[in-house]
Amino acid sequence: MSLTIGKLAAAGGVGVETIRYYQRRGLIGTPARSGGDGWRGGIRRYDDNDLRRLKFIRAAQAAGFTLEEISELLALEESDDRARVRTLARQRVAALDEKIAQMSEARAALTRLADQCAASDKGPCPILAAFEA
Amino acid sequence: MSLTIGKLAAAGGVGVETIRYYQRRGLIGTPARSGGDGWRGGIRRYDDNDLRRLKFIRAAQAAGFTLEEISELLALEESDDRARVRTLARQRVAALDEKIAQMSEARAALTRLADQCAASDKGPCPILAAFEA
DNA sequence: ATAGCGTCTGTACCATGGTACGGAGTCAAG
DNA sequence: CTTGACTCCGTACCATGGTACAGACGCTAT
Repeated sequence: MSLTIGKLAAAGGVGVETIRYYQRRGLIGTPARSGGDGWRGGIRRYDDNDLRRLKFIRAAQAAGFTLEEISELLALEESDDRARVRTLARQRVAALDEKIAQMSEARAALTRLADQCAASDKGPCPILAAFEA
Repeated sequence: MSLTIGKLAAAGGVGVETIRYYQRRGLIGTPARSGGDGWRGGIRRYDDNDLRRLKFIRAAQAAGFTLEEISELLALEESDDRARVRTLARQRVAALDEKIAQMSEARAALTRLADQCAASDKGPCPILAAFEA
């Protein structure tokens, strides 16, 4: 099975330019150009493994990994270093926890202020007032 | 009370370049340069109100607002449109809810996978395997 | 009055994750 | 064998929130 970059992109649900970007980042390889004869032209052909990597990237992104981390995960795929993978996963969980906590705090404060603000139109807006402190 | 940009930045806990950036974004005004005589040189002087705005920006940022939104909030401060402020706050709460939900989902999935991965070294790493699906 | 720190302005650069475009080449169908 | 869609490559640009730097000038203390 062989795909052009356009088919690969469509199959992975991304744009062509995104594939090229991942190639620049080293997440996906750049197959040799070949159009049949020995000249230097031709179109690059992608295979199932490229599609697999592409889907891997999207799945890992959905789990909150950065492209930098995904790059390492893809390398680890080849090397069976499960401990390292677990470490990356735990680190990501810790980072997520921190961001979730921050956002929850902000959410609670904002909700409270919006309720207060809605409760009465007397005096200054409590939301704006809160940012003055 | 009058502050140089450096003092203002220090008082607000940000860098001088950040102040200039906020000025470019229109979040903080740019006072006239004046050094005493009528010539066209001199140093810009900031006051309490600039410091107040700066602190407002940092507080609103902590509540998850973007600089774009903060720009609007600062304008609303002058206009007493509490309904609009509440709308912005509720929108931000909704956006936070969505991000928190996404991240919690990712967190749960990753935690489960990491636990599974730690439980047994047999077979392929469940974390990596999850991204293959 | 001169050293030296701070400020002013414009511009470029950083990370992150892409998106867009021009000009040339390639490939398949009619 | 030409047209039209697609690809290749380099480079520039987008948003977001800053950060850095050069060269000129301002201000203050000695």
